[in-house]
Amino acid sequence: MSVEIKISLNKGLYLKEPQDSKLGRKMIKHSIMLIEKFGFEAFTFKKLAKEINSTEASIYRYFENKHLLLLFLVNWYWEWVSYLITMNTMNVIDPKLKLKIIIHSFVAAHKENPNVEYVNESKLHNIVISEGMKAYHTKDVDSENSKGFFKSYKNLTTSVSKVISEVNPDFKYPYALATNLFEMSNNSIYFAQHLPKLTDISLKENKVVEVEDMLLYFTNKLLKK
Amino acid sequence: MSVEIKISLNKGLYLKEPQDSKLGRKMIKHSIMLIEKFGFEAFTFKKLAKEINSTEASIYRYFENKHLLLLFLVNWYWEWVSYLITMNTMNVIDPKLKLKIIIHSFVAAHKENPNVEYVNESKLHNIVISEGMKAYHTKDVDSENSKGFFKSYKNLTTSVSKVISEVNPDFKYPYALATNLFEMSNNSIYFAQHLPKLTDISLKENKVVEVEDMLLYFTNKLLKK
DNA sequence: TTTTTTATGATAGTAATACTATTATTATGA
DNA sequence: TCATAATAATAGTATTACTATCATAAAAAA
Repeated sequence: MSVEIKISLNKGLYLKEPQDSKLGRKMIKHSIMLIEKFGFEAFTFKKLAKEINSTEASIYRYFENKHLLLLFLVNWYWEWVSYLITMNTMNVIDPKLKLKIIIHSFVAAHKENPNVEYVNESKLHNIVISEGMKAYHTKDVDSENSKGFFKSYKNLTTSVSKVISEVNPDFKYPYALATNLFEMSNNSIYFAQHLPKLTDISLKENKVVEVEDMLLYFTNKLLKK
Repeated sequence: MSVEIKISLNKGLYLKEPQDSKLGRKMIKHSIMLIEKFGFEAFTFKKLAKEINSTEASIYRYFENKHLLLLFLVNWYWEWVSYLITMNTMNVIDPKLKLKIIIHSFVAAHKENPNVEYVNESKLHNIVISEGMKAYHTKDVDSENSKGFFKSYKNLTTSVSKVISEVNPDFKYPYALATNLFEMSNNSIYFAQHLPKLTDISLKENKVVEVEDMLLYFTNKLLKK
């Protein structure tokens, strides 16, 4: 008995909606596992096919190529975080508190329910942290952007920027701050894990709490009137 | 008659120092041009070989693979920015002014002299903006980090963090801010060019000036006592 | 200057990747 | 049950990311 949520994404991201079939959901599930484990570069449709006892050809019927699959996953994550924020800030009036909840969602989204059977949110978050930016750092950004492939990210940061403006209507850079909160959140976790000299976060035991505190500190100071 | 600077990098980044031979310098020069033009994914040693009238085999004698070549270029950039900052902040006592110069170096490094014949700094900056993060978002980060392949980046951010601490010794996150200034600078330029909805920067005529103002605004507010 | 060493070029070859195409088989649902 | 759609099985191609070998040219040492 679980809450049923289906996240619907831009139709251009897939050839055939993977969430609507058993095989498609297996593709999502195991691509997340493989990409998280071996990294996006080492990930191939052949390996995924083997993992799910299917064939390359079948996967190509769902996704144009592995880049579009990554975009699909990352979009799913953006939509999911948006959904979480909407749920968790519902009925919350104080914009400062809303922002606090948003920041918590950025660093600890994977701890939240409800969870979808075919998506391991924690692993997906790791993918977003390690590989996420590759989704929009390609020579095709402009054409993909015009097809609306980054709509979910824009919606997410736009809604965050609105809360920022609620907290301080005079703040000149609500969009940049919103985007930066998301990026900095992911970067800080990544750096703490792999390049600790680039951050002040230790990330031993109390993991992401430090990142959360930092983002909160930054935000409060920046939005102070 | 130009100032001769040779940036020396971690020896593990190359098999044979490309800056020491005519052919090697051609590799640097034309890899920058090709990567900037077609993107890192589409870049191959075969194409580079054709471009410089050499062979794949010869390139492989200099660089282990294209990822290491990218790392070489990005390291070169980090070292070069460090060098610029050192030069431009020499004899500057006021830490706030130092930080201002640092921020200017981050957004407008490519406008600076002295320039090296085989490196188009402007194009290299574009590569760092568009592809830079791919240099440290791989499954090999940890092993590459242990070989010192990110030393230049760490040195750069460490020196910036010191200035930050000079401005405000009580600020708790000097490293994170230093790193974030660099990353945000590049991201903002990238977003303004490709995903303008993610930023407040317009980037029409007066280009990077807006980014510079924003980073300065953020920094001042964050470091205010 | 001749010899030796080193750098580069020319060429070939291999395993893996990123696909496309075709045909057979199995579900599903009208 | 028949038709339609989904998947599997298989094969094939161009490109990528290399490695290996040998010839030749250029630079350094003798």
